[in-house]
Amino acid sequence: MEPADHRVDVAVELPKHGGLADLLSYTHPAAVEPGRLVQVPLGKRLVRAVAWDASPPEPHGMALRAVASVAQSVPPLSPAWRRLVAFAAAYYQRSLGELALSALPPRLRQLDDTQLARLTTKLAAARAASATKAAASAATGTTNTADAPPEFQAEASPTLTSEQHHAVQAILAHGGATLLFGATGSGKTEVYLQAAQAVLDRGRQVLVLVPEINLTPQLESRLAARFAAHGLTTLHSALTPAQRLKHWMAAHLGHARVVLGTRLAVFASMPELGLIVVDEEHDPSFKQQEGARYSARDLAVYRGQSESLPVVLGSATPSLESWRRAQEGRYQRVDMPERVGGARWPKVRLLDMNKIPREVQRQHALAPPLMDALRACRARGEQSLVLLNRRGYAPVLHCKSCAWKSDCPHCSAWRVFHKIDRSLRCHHCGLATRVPKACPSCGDMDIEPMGRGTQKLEEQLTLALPGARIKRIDADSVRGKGALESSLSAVHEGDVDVLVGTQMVAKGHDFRRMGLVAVIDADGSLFTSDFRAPERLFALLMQAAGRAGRDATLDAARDEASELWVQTWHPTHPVFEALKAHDFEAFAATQLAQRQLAGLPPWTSLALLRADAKSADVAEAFLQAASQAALGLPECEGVTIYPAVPLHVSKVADVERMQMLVESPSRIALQRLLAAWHAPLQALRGQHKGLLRFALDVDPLQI
DNA sequence: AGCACGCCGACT
DNA sequence: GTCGGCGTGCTC
Repeated sequence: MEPADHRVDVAVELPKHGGLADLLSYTHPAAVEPGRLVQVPLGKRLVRAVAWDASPPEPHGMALRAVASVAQSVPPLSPAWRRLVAFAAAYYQRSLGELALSALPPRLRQLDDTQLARLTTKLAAARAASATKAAASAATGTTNTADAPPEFQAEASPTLTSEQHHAVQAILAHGGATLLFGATGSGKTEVYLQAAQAVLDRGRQVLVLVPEINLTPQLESRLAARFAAHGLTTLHSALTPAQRLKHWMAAHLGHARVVLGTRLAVFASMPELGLIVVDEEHDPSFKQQEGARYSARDLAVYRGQSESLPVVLGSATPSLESWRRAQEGRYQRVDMPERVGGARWPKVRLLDMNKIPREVQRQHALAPPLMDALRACRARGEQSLVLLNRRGYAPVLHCKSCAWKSDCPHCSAWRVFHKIDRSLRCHHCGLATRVPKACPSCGDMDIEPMGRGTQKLEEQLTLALPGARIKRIDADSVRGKGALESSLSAVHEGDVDVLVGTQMVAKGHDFRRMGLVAVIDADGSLFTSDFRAPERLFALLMQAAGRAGRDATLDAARDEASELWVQTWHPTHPVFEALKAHDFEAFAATQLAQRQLAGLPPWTSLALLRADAKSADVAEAFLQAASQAALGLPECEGVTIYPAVPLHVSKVADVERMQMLVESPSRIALQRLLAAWHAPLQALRGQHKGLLRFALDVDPLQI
């Protein structure tokens, strides 16, 4: 390094590795501000990197290479952004560079500095043009006329109820995280909007996180209507690479004042951020399931703390983690029990399937009393919704004369029968073949479907309700572009009598006028090893109930409540008691008590070490060795490591999968072990032939 | 993660 | 004789 040169530490996209520090050092003739985007040579490649805060020099004998270029046209990423990324990298046990680079739009990594400069110039020009237009339109008083650009026809804010007003005040006054506990239809969205408005008025930006953007078109259109004049942009994985870069840059340059996005948007660079909203905070979609397995909800709370700004976590069925934190006083809790417009809670009907004869069950997806209710609903001219969380026609085929079942040769799972194209499809590895004419094992012609999916349900309902207009919405029926939208609008237009669907219809879509909602096969998961199953079922049922909530202003003439039917084999389970009383608090109390007894979150912290290998033996041996390595560390104090177990679907595409649970009552103790464990784990990698990969999942959702 | 180098099997 | 399989090692 020439004496005149400056040392620059940068984060590059490399996996966390024993022999490599988090930051690599380069030289540059001038000082480079931390947060600047740079390009550096790495081996034979030229890679995108982010200049970082200098770390103490580490002697490694080698001459440092020079930074290739500094993107002067893009403002540096802020210290707050770098804190967020550094925290996430440390907490989820990934390299700083991997997190930093994956938090940026992919296209940004590919463009060189000239291309970036061209883009920022273009964006600045577009911005200036629209500002001029706005000024001109304001001067001539053309705002709100037909020829004014749509972004200047902002919707007016409605008057808040006193409950909503209190919520907005509490959120803004508190400064920390607020758990906004409000039933479906209680007007949480309006609270978000008015809190956002207040923050925008102070010249700050607002970040709104939602579970899945395509499931919440209503929130997007309300935000667009209200805040178009402020510059609203979206950030999610369905954007094209060019859109994603443009939207990201709009937030980074401060042009967009409101960003609506999915979990990846928690890393959006927003230099003047003043508020974060996490809608449906309990939703599992906020947890990334591959790579850096971060929880966008938890990172949003960290970000709020780190930048001293209010964070709103909204839900009608909060996660028990958030509920507990509110109990501890770490979050402020604001309740909104009232349903705006006097909408009433549906009547809940539990159908005990143990009392339905086997033969009747086999022939009819819906038990006779539910079928009668469905017919009555239709006779009243009302729509109904039947939820079954299993797509395809039947989950498995079987041969009546031998024991053959339609298993997948590459996975430990059945192949699902899809009647439409008479295929057998593995939902795990994608293998699809024609249904065999005869049993592949014994040659018998008598193979038949067992169980039922949405396709069969649709077929049975079509037979049982002649003349009814039945529509199915699931991942198979909405595969094409725009298919979901057109199906949904058919429902909204009243062109559908009975809607059949999987969970994807229960989430997000606001069908306010369903006379009847039925949940079939809801409790399949209740007695599995998944300790969060009751919590998820409760959320699903509450959401389903919300779909049946009728708008009193629209149905003032009708006095009867709508109905929520649940077919269950476990009618005495507390989840149903709580549902009938629509009492989340009681449900949360019983669940929290059970979790405490069982030593589960939120009373303990968990991490999962997963191993993929060519054989189960190799995966198990690796995990066993990893366990031994951990037990030898002083940091293992206060941490329990459980034996390795196969995943629920243990083999997928010929890869055997095992996992090992690591638990501690102290999050800090668990973090300390995970940090110390990293090097020994890397060292073990090479000693297990046939091991394909391993990964740590911190705060896993499914165990 | 890339991208090298390196050392053993079937092919234009 | 080479093309190419993926094991091992390195990247400031």
